[in-house]
Amino acid sequence: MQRALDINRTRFADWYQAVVRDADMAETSPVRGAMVIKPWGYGVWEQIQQELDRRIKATGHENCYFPMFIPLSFIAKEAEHVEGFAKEMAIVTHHRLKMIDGKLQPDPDAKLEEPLVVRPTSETIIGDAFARWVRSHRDLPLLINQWANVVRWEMRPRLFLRTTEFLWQEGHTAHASEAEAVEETRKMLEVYRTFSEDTLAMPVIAGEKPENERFPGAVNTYSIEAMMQDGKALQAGTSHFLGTHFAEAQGIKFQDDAGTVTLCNTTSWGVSTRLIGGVIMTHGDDDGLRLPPAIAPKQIVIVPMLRDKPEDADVLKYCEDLVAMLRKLSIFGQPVRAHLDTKKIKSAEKRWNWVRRGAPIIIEIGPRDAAGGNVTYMRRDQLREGDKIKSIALPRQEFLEEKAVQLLAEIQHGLYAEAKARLDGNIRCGVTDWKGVEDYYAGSDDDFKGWLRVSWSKPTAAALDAVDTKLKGLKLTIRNAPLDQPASFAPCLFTGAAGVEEILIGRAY
RNA sequence: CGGAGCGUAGCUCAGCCUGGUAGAGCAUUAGCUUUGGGAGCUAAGGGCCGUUGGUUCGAAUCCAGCCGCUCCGACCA
Repeated sequence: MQRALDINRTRFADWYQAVVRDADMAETSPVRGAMVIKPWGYGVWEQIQQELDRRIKATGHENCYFPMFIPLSFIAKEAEHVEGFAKEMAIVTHHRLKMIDGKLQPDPDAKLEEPLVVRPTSETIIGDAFARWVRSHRDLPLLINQWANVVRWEMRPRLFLRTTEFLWQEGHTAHASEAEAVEETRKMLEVYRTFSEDTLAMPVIAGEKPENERFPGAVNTYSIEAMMQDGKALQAGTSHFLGTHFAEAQGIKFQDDAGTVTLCNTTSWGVSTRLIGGVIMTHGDDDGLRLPPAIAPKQIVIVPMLRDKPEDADVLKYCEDLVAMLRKLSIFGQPVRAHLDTKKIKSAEKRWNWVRRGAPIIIEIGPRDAAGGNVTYMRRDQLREGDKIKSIALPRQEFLEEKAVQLLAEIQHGLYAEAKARLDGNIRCGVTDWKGVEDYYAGSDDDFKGWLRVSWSKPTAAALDAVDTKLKGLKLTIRNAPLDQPASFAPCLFTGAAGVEEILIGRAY
């Protein structure tokens, strides 16, 4: 059967790259590890931003913007934070170039007294502002978010999943009490979970990260974990309870109503363009990307079947009317994003381009549709019937009044249901010994392997390192301890001691 | 930074082992035909074979350095 992509999901890593390329999402750039996000990929990001920004503001946060350069001394203030990020920082040391020996290079006379780090995250520079902004308990809670780019010098970049520079949103908050900061951390995790499921149609498991996977400087780190179509886990978002670590390092203090000076408890939380990689690997198929309507930059695309004949004019007119009528409809509280593709390329090619890009509904209008008042459409989530493309013709009025909006909602829910079934069906419980783990992950790395949900005694320090090393032997990591825990536990799979918690383990991106 | 593979037309690749004037398919351009869905035929354009050096009468082909990409490690909320 002829597919829109030349690689299928059995070669998952190659397939992923093919989708990113053929769906016009992004490409590599002259700068190693940094990507060019193309209009269709950026359009998806804009939809993600728009909806998530709404949810962040609805929970009381306000947007700010902080500098992308951070004085080196700021980073040095929190010991664990430095250690965690030291190996992946870009540093600005000069502010001028000079032609020396015919080569343009940093001017030795223009060396910065204090080097500037290109932000890998903004706790330190935002904390510096917080220290100035917070005086009284009346200034709290301080609830700030920023949309920004950050740089982490990664050794092995992959488009959207791990790039040297990426776009994200980072929330930073300061609170009067520990309880309130913990509540904030959990609240934002829940915002991420519901956003991921409702908007990205990407089911996730929310939970707490083990000690060794914590954000550098955090007391607790929570994550949402999504399962990709190869069974691997993708950490799709994180929320950190920072306790008083950063407050102490940076002097974020307030006077309470009794006049006592107290350290704030702070939090931070973020999701990035990695979410787009998650969407691709959750919903893509062998014909390319399938976008959930909620984030599709164009939800309904009309391809006029033109053939350089007089009736083309009628077809175009019919399409223009149709696109205008579609735009009057609304879905998810917004006008339907309908697009008429009038680009001067072959109609058949246009159709396949939209299939690869994952437009949820593709409408093809030929002279007979125009004359008969029909709409012929195909839905991207159910593109084929057997090997053949499935297209359905309906009277225009019926399509507009009953079908279009209903279809978009159906596609959104259908993609979620499909991914949810995959997640739920591939988390195995009941494995109680290491042999069981080895058996589950035996065989080729290319075989689909899901996750295990096992009981453990939550060891710390050296005992935790031992567990980590053991898991590493099978390329496994602890993803998180899901928030919903049972009342009683099997003995610890690793130590045999009494179990205190259930955790998810699996292979990860 | 270690291991492996790769770099030839816009794209995907063949040719390299065994050195002798640069190939295919797709895409592009033009003409004709076709037209309910990824069309056919004919013709044309397009390449200092990643880069620098070496061996040779002669290098895409053999050798070495460098650069870049992919995969596996190490690293990575």
